[in-house]
Amino acid sequence: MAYPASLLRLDEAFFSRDTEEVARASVGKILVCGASAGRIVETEAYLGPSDRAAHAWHGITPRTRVLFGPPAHAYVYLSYGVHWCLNFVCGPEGTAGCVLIRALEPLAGIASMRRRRGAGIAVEKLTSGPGNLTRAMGIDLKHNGTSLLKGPLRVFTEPGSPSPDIAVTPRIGIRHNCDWPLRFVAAGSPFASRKS
DNA sequence: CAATAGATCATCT
DNA sequence: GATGATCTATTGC
Repeated sequence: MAYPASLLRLDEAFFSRDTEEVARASVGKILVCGASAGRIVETEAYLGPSDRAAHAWHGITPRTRVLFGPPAHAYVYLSYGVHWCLNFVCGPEGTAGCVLIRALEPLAGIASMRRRRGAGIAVEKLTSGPGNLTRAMGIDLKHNGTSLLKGPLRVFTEPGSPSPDIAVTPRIGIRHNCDWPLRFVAAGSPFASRKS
């Protein structure tokens, strides 16, 4: 198993930067949930109330409260009544920036991922797409609002690993501001939800 | 192979 | 009661 030996947990400073910067820097980082882990290969930035495509556009509601809260927390919501989607809350407390995790490269716990997604699913498809990766990792509403520093979900970096080439494209699957280039993909990764 | 309809529910109006 | 930051199956070239 190509599970990197020495990992460094990201701290709050990583997440309290500009949303766009966090989205870009998150590509290549490693998400761990229980026994499963994967390298992040695709993210999208959602900026806050000024971003019509963001949930925060509606202002503070019981659901989006965590978006406006302190950084380094997980925001999990149900999409289309079917799929859970995972976000990192970032920017200083009071801002509503967040980073949607869209695709992972499975590193560990692949057997459990298959158990949750179904046997016979190709590795490249196990965690390709925001709904797919949460199902594979077993992420749902109970992770909403948990800390990325001390909760069940953690994010690590691999010291010494080169930063990947990153392609920037418009965001996917939204109806407003579809042309804003806020999607970050590890260039050429077969694990991304679409070709770059 | 490309296009599209349907699933399904937490949250908001 | 309407609405999606989606995915999959199915239909039609």
